Amino acid sequence: MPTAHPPSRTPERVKDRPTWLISRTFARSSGLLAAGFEAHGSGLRSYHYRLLAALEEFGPASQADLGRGTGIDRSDVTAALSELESRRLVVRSVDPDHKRRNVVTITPAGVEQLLELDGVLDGIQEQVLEPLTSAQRRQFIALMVKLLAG
Amino acid sequence: MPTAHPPSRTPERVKDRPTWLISRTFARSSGLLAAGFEAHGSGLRSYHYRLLAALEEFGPASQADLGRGTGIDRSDVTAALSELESRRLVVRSVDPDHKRRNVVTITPAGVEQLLELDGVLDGIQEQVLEPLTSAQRRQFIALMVKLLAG
DNA sequence: GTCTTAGTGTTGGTACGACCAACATAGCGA
DNA sequence: TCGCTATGTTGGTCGTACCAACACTAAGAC
Repeated sequence: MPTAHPPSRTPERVKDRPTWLISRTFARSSGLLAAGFEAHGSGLRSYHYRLLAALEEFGPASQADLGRGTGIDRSDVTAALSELESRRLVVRSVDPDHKRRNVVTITPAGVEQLLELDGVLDGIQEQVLEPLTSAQRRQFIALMVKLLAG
Repeated sequence: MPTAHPPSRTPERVKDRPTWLISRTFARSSGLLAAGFEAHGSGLRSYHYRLLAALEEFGPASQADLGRGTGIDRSDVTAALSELESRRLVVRSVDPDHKRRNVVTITPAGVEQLLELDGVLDGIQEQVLEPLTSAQRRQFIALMVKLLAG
């Protein structure tokens, strides 16, 4: 998790390379994210948020589907769901017509937690984009969307 | 190192959040970076490149200064330098008027390796920005610079 | 000239995200 | 029925970013 500790004198050949700027931007973003989760995240991390969000939006799903949907590896889904389950934010039950499969459902407490995290996340967006004007923010977002669509 | 495996159906509340776009952009960038280093990087990683670049540009330095300059932790500097030294890309020698301090110097072979990596890196920049027009690339870079300056 | 404090390199940890391999077992198509 | 694929789980690995503690040196306070 790249956070604080920025380099003090970045070499020329590194300084303006997009890959470098992207990784610094990510460092900034994920530092703020980590700080926010630390302070108001109830000990949850990004995997948990992504899983809760997917469950809330797409409804109950098998772990394999969750993994594919969120881009999280099956094994990591298992681990993260166990944590969510022990916090009663999520329920696992065996799919009746597919005994090998678990159906994962978000609980009311899970939805509540998700909404709380939403608020935290929104505050962080503000912090991350703080140096940009709102026109620049829109531009920046649009450029990333285009970059990722290609 | 986030690489491939993109999510197939990203939840709404996640999809357009800048922190998410930034992390996806970083995933894309660092995936391409990892692939490039894998293919043509002689087994070196980004820490090695950053250290070689700092040494070439700022001249011989102590490990502590290298750490501060590059933003790499002292302990990681030690490890990365040991690898660079075993490849004879770098030389460590005790500072005569400061026996606790090592003076690290890049070797000619190190400079050569650095130039080679420069080429690899340049190719990767192209790949990363490929979906954008050149005007958009300039804009994107400028926005990140502004974001990081703030 | 001691005594304390700050700085240096090193070892050995931790966290987190992102992977991979192997396994038992369930379901399905040929 | 036989094999193949899919599922959940366990137990790893790797890279980046950190932290704590240690031995030791240098420099400043007194």
